Amino acid sequence: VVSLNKQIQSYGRRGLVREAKRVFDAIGSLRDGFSWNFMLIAYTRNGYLRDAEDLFEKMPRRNAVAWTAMLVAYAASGHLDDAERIFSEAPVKDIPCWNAMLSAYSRNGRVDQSRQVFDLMPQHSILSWNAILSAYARAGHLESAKHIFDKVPDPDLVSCNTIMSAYVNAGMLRDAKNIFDGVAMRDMVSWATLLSGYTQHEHVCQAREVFFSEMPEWDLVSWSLLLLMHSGSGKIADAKHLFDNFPQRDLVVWNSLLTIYTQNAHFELAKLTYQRMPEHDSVSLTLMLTSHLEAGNVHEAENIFVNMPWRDLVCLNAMLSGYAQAGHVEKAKCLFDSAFAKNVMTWTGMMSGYAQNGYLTEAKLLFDDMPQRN
RNA sequence: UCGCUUCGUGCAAG
Repeated sequence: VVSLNKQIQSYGRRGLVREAKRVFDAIGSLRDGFSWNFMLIAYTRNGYLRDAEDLFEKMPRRNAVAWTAMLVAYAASGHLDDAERIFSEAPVKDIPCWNAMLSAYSRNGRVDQSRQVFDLMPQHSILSWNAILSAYARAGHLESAKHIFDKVPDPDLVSCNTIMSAYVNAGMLRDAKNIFDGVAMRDMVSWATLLSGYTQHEHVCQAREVFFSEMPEWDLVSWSLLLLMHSGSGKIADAKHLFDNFPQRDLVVWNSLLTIYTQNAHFELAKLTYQRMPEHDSVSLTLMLTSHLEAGNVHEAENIFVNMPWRDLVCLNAMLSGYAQAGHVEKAKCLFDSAFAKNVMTWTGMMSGYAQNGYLTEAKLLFDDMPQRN
């Protein structure tokens, strides 16, 4: 059973969910707690939220690992309410579980609540420190991030990479570079963080210098960063040339090309890319939906949206704004009312939809109803 | 034998 469990784990990690399930079923009644957990994680890691929920319900026993895996799955898909519910229902909350709740808030834009969790938890591991550091980095609170970084008991490479990304997000590339230079054992994340500073802020020469002359090796992350650098300047042909010469392309690389076409309003190229790519995920669907909206094809966008196999909050927000901008305020409102979740983007999209179409009273009423206003 | 932290892709306004 132990070796079959390891097979489930291995299939899950490689994205082969059906194969994992086949092994899980084959074990039958000999299944132990590990079998259930590995199957659950195979689902959660690959975005099979519904299957994960079903399995979680059927589990004969649930330990802290299962509760935490479920919590992370909800948080990653924007279901913050469900993540909170799982956390409060979990009978045993160990440090990883607290860490997961902390990150759940930060991933969903709630830094203050991340901090509350950090202050409430019984102990801190290095992962807790890195998680709160990352929460501030993501939120753009550079001073708080620096303050935390100075208090981390034993900063590791992840801590250094995270404070670096805090500087990058704040546009302070000299400081990011200083941290980078002070790190002895850099990994590919350190290199990617530095490179992303230059590409995001369109320091083209420095980006090329790092990429072509300094990096020890290239991976999918560095390729896609370089590719996206061409989006802001609209150098479509250069981007396509790079893309054609990549040794490997994963879904993110394909989506990055689609992003460039979408952001530069090349509808036909976007459509062609979309048709040619080997698979689609929520990001691809949202990009194609956005391309259709830009081209004025509201019905095509709608078609993608209603046929989506999963719920996705970002995609819902894109559709909502699309309706609003096309003047379909009533459809936007309908989508808003029936939304499976709402975040700041959902509320903002609906409000600006009202405002742009002259419904100022409704916009104000909605503003007053908005929770977590800041 | 399992879960939690850092890097690349999508949504409003700017």
